[in-house]
Amino acid sequence: MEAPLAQVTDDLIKGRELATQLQGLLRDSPEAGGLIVDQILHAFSRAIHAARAAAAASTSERSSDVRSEVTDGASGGAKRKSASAAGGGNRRACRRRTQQSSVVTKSMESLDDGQAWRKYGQKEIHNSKHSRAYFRCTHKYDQQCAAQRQVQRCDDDEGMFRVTYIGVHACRDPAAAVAPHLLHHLSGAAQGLHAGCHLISFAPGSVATATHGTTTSTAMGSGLQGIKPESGDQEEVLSSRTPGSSALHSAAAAATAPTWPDQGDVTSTRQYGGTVSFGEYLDDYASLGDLVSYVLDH
DNA sequence: GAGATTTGACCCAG
DNA sequence: CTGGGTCAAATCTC
Repeated sequence: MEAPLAQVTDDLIKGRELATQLQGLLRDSPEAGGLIVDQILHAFSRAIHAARAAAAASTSERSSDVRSEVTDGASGGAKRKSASAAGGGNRRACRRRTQQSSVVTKSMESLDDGQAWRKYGQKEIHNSKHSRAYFRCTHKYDQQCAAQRQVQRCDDDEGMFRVTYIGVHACRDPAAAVAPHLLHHLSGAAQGLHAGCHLISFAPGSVATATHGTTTSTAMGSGLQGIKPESGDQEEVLSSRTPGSSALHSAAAAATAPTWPDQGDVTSTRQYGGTVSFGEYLDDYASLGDLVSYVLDH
């Protein structure tokens, strides 16, 4: 496990350096940036690979709590058992806890992560002052998107929310997929968009509205393709957001529900435009920097 | 009327 | 048995 970790560290450091270079390069010569991008993707892809190896090797490793903690589903907050429970009959459509492919817990001030969520439950939590709200991706059914998130207000810091992202977005709605696509791009693209990449949907917690006109369909495209194509593959890059429906609709809800932000955020407004400029892309690499720093520090 | 939210009940895992 | 995750009917909003 040391070798993989060393590998991770090396690659992440390298990635960070390259990203820095790229940032400078892009100001002057966008073409040269392409090469650096390849190297970055390669470095990150190797790092991710190594990280998985390390994670598989070591079961216990969790810092008390930094800004965000990343777990590898297998050990993450999931309680699971043999799940032979199905034998119990067909009660209510086999109510089993979702198997978590990836789990990320973040502390955020804003619940708006630019993705479309639908609330499906809320629970009082033992030993917690605040209840926990459960969200699933709006496209859970129409696009078999398994992404979920849980939101709970921090007990100690009322202004903060503890947001747990479970699973990754498989949907291809730009509104819901942009954030994850950043990471998908990082590793998915780098790894040839191969399956199984349990990438964490790193919703940029603090992203300001990122809408631009600059069309980099390359970046966008690879990102979207990185998202596992489920059913109905290559239709147009859909816009399941029919005007006036869900997103906008809930945006209004968000505005009019001052109580517990959750209610308003049930399906959060989308903040990303249909296209993202490369510069903005870089900004999100910066949030990846958090992860990099975190890994490097441990 | 469609889609989202609320909320009590159900079910599973520890 | 209990706590927590999910379901689904009722309700709400646009």
